[in-house]
Formats: sequence, structure tokens, C-alpha cells
Amino acid sequence: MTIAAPTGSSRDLPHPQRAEIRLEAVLHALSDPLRLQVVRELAADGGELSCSHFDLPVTKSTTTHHFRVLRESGVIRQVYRGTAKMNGVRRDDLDGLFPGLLDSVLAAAARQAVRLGSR
Amino acid sequence: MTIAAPTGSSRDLPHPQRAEIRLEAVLHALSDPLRLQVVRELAADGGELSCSHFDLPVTKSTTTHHFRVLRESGVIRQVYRGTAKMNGVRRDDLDGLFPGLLDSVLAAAARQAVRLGSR
DNA sequence: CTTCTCGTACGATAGACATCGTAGTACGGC
DNA sequence: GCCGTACTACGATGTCTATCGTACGAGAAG
Repeated sequence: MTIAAPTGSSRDLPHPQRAEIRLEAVLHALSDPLRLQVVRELAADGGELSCSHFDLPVTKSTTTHHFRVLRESGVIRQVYRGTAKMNGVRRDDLDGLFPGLLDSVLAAAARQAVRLGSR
Repeated sequence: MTIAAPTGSSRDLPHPQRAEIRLEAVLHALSDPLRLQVVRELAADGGELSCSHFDLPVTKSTTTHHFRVLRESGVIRQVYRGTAKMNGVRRDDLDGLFPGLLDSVLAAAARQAVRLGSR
């Protein structure tokens, strides 16, 4: 029946429940440079960022695809706010399932960014 | 001239140097269930195991492929010992580059194994 | 209502990858 | 030298995935 919209928005998107999140899917989602970069920025921000906030070197269609991979793997949560779609890392769920994993990956990414050319 | 074989063996295999190891490649290598399982066993053992020690549900060709992906991403080191090929996790290099990452992933895999059916 | 922005959906495409089977090479033992 | 074991190399195949372009839908602003 789906009564009452959760957060007050209209259309909402399918997310895996916490128990459905699979480590292999998370690692796969993070193994793409573009997606890893997105997650780094989202984690650094801590809050929610719109898709259009990111200036990725691919078309909008491709961007949508990458965000979907991140959402379906359980790494991020996506919510519509008016015309924009806001994205946030599912830190609670990830830390609950895999303590320390996200932080290790983010730290590793930061280290590698410094080690290579960088940013 | 290549004088003196390092460990006493003859043919040796191409490995990335420590500085060439890329986080994305490591995550990608670990995102396959079979490969993750192999790495878990190798890490649990701590030493070296032959390819034939693993009883994977795929043919030998496919096994060879997976071990190569692990080697080329820098996750494991492979050495010939007579007719057998021994495999070991490159713990020093991984811990040096990405402190805590490998342990987080292994812990996450162990947790998930318990959480699901398990083993 | 029209228009603008933001993002989706769908179809196409090219490349990557997991898988197999067969044939071959290296090494150790007989 | 010959055979068996361990693993590789190569070619084929089906699936997945990253990418694009175009056309569409939902909401805000005029």
C-alpha cells in the first residue's frame, strides 16, 4: 500500500536495506575512479550534495549511471529535494556492517592522492 | 645478466612494484567473491599456499586468471617452487601503502561470512 | 502556460571480464 | 629419456559495464 512518504518528498528511489548490503558490491562500487572520487567528496562534506555539484568528465547520462551504482550497492543514499537529487554517504549503515572499512578506504584514497600527482 | 636467482627458482613472474600499486585495482581485485575468498585463506594462513591448495568451483584456466588478477593488482606475490606456484599476500606493501585497509576488508569479509549463511 | 533546469529512461556501442576447452611448457621422479 | 603433475597460453563466448546521444518527465520561475 505504501502509505505516507518517509521524508516528505514525492518520488523515491530503491535502496538496499542495511542487511542486504554486500561487501563485494561495495568494493566494486568503490573500485571505479569516478565513483571513488564522488564518495570522497561526499564523505568530506558529511552532508548532502546534489548530483550537479559534481563536475565529472562524463555526460549526464553516465553520471546518473554511476550514482545509481553507488546507491544500489548501498554506499550512498539518494533523495529528491524539489528538482535536485541529494546524495549522502550511508555512514551509519556501512560503519555498522563493516566497522572501519569506509574510513580505511577514504584514508587510502587520500594517501594515494598525495602520493600521485594529486589533489 | 641476471645473476643468481632471488629465491633459488628459475622463471619468475611480473609483479607491480610497491609504488605502482593502485587502490582502485586492489579494490577491484577484492570485489570478486572467488578472489576475496582466496585472499582470506592466504591471509589466514600467513605463509605461502600453492594454487592447487584451493578447491575453487571453476576450471584451472579460470583459477589461473583470478590469481593473475590478484598478482597484477599487487595483492599477492607469486613464486615458482619447483613445479608448484606458491602464493602469499603482500602484506608489507599493502600495509605500507594503505595502513589498515587490508585488515578492514578481511574483518568485513569475516563479519559478512558470519552474518550470511556462513563459513 | 511556457520555459528553464535537473535528472531519468532507453537504445546503441565498444571494451572489459569471467568462464570454458584444448593444447602446450616446465619441472620432478622413475 | 619418459611420464605425470602443475600450471600457462590462446582462442571463443556470453555477460557485464562505461560511455554516449536523444528524447522525455518533474518541479520551479517567469
